[in-house]
Amino acid sequence: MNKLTNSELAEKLLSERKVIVIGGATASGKTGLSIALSQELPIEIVSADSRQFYKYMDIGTAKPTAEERSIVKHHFIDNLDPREYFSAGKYANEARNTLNALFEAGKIPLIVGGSGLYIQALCEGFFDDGTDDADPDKASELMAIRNQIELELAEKGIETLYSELMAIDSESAMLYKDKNPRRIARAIEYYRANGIPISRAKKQYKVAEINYKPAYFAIDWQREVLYNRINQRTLQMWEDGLLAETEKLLKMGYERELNSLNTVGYKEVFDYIDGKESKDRTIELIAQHTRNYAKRQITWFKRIESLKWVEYDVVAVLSALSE
RNA sequence: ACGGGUGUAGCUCAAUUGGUAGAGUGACGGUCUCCAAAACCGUAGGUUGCGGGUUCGAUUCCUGCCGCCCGUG
Repeated sequence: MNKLTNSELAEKLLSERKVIVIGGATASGKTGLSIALSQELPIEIVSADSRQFYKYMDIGTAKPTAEERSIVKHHFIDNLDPREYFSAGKYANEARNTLNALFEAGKIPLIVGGSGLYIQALCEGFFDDGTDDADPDKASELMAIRNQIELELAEKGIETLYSELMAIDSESAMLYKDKNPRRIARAIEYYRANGIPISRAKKQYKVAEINYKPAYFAIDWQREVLYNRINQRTLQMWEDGLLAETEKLLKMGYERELNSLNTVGYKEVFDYIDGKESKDRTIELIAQHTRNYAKRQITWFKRIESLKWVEYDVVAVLSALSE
């Protein structure tokens, strides 16, 4: 096989409008690998991590350090206030502009993150029904509907909501046989906001045009090794001041109920602050919940056909890209 | 050492008057097109500490041993 030089490879990737994606489990070394890659190719990093968007949440989300961020330009880190509403769709719309700008500047976008849905939204696209999610009026209307449904759920229970969904959108109802309240609420919410079943919208509307091609990678570890890394990192987080960071967030007035703070690490520390759990137990729980999360991430990425599981090794990624 | 208690799934516990064991949690697997580090669903784990006895049948009753806990020495 004839290997390409890095500059040849870069040229090829740019002309093909390839975006490199590094997904996979938390603590698998995505940050390290992406920075190593940036030493080889003209890259800028586009984060796809639904919690690293938020300011002030540094230790708990294992954000790249300031030093790491000074090596390569990172997008979509610290771009949100913890109170701001965000979603996979909004992310995709915004990040898409970033990708285009990067290509124009001759940079290869490197998407790095563990939020599978966000990566999917960006790289595969959601159906586009034409609503402008940047419109604040639309947003507050949606929130009102969502709150209303949440209320109904609390009062009437999931069975009632499920029957309602069955009546307005049986196709979605069949899809959510597990009666996941979130999914059911979302389907009902879509119907109330737009007047058509979401299952129909999915078919009726095309995805926004995507003029780039993802090359998916994820870092593969034996489960036991990954779990050790997670346990280790959890310990490190605590030593690095996770408690102080959490207290600071509360002092700044951010409520625990915020979606941004419904996050492994912070949740458990809240209980510690309340005296519900000991320090050791808190660390144990964070590690455990992180392991559970990692498992869900792996499940998600497994279903991406074209994804290559690679070792923590830049050369492996480069040679895979050269093919 | 003596008295009392206890020993059931990896962990915490449950099992009506004796009818060959359940739940939570964890583990494992999965779902999910816009709250996704979220929210859900499923599966597998137990010769009920060990031995003996009573009984058609014992986690449940009797007994010996072992371990643990509490109290008294």
